[in-house]
Amino acid sequence: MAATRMEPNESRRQALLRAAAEVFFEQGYVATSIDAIIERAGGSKRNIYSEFGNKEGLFAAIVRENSDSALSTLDAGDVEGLDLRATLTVFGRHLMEVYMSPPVVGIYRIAVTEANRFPELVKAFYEQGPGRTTSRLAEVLELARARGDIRAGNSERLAEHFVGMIRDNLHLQVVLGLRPAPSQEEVHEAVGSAVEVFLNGVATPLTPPD
Amino acid sequence: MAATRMEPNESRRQALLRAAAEVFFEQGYVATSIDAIIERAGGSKRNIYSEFGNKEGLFAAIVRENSDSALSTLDAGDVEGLDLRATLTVFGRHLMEVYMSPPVVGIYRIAVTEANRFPELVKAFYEQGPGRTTSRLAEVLELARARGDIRAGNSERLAEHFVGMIRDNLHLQVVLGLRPAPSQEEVHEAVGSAVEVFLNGVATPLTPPD
DNA sequence: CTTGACTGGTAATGGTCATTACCGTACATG
DNA sequence: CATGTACGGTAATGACCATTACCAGTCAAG
Repeated sequence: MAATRMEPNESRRQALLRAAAEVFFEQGYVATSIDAIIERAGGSKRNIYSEFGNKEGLFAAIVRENSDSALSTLDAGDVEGLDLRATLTVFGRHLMEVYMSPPVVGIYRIAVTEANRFPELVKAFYEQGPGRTTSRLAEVLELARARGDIRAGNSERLAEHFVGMIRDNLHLQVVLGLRPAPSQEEVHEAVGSAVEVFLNGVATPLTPPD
Repeated sequence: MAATRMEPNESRRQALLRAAAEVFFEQGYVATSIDAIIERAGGSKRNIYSEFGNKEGLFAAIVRENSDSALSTLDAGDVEGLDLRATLTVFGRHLMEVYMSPPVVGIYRIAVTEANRFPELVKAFYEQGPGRTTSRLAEVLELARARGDIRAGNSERLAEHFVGMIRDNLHLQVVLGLRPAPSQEEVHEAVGSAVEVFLNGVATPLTPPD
């Protein structure tokens, strides 16, 4: 029915990972059956067991892959030479789009659920994803502070505030399946508003403190 | 072993709900077995089936109970007569403490996971919890705007920004089991910083816009 | 004491699932 | 053409689980 033979294994592996990710993200770890994955990927269960060992190994491969591919930080080059407002806007839009994308929503859901079952994986997800992103933003804010664009403060904490505004109720609603991912216009609106509040919030005061 | 007889049923019902909530929140819906619940609650499976019908009914009862008891909004009286800074501080601390509390973390986890399986329940959770809280804050901001304390803007969206800052990476880390709930001091620090940024962010400008 | 509503304990039923085992086939190289 | 390797399909094995059934004790009213 499907292609009868493929390259040694890399593309089959990818097909398995893609199909498995879909099912895991939809149903959760426990409710996902190997049969359901095979139904989507084609082939036979032996593929999964010879490539990933068992269900847990397959799951781990998915989490690792999606953690760093989808949640990677913005490249330094992307914000090179931009002022703080533009940097935050680019950063915020990118972040919101990533957080709302189906694979990241899927990973996010399953990380929250399986925190007890797979603590190591969840730690890796956080550090490579949200943690790294926030640190990256903190560096940007640190530079801005050094230039005098914003007033002194704990850059790490300020970065968390900004990231929190990006991952607000809109994100929660998407994660809960209560509404679809926002359009590009909605993203621009929400991020614009957040940038505005944040910039004013951290700006150097017009009047010196008493 | 346990008490041999109790009042008609109310306290037994509560005991079942409490034990079931623990297991559901730890293991997730699918992985929770009725036997595991009975092991914690004592008694026999017949109790559960005669009181809640089936596993789904028990789960629904838990979600409903915890959605409105734990995530209820702040009473209007609690912020009566306070200025905006104090109001936001009280509001923010209360919100963060609630969001970090074990039952709400549990409900949050399971809502995220079971969004596909129980859409109605999840909708009710959101509306009674985060949704209502945010609307309540939006009303507060609307009043402040009318008094000229803050500049014009979409109050609903501003409220989302604030709530987002309260539910930032700290919350995510707790939900993911990567760190324990923050101490009261940590809550005060984080909320204080968020209030500061937010207040400056939405303040009426010292210089009129050009 | 008798009866009945309720409860605990335990087993039966029917279903699902992870994991492994088998069987036959297609392909690639010799 | 011969043969080994990897594959698809399907079934076997052993475990777990929701739900129901069955049995026996306990309490309270008559």
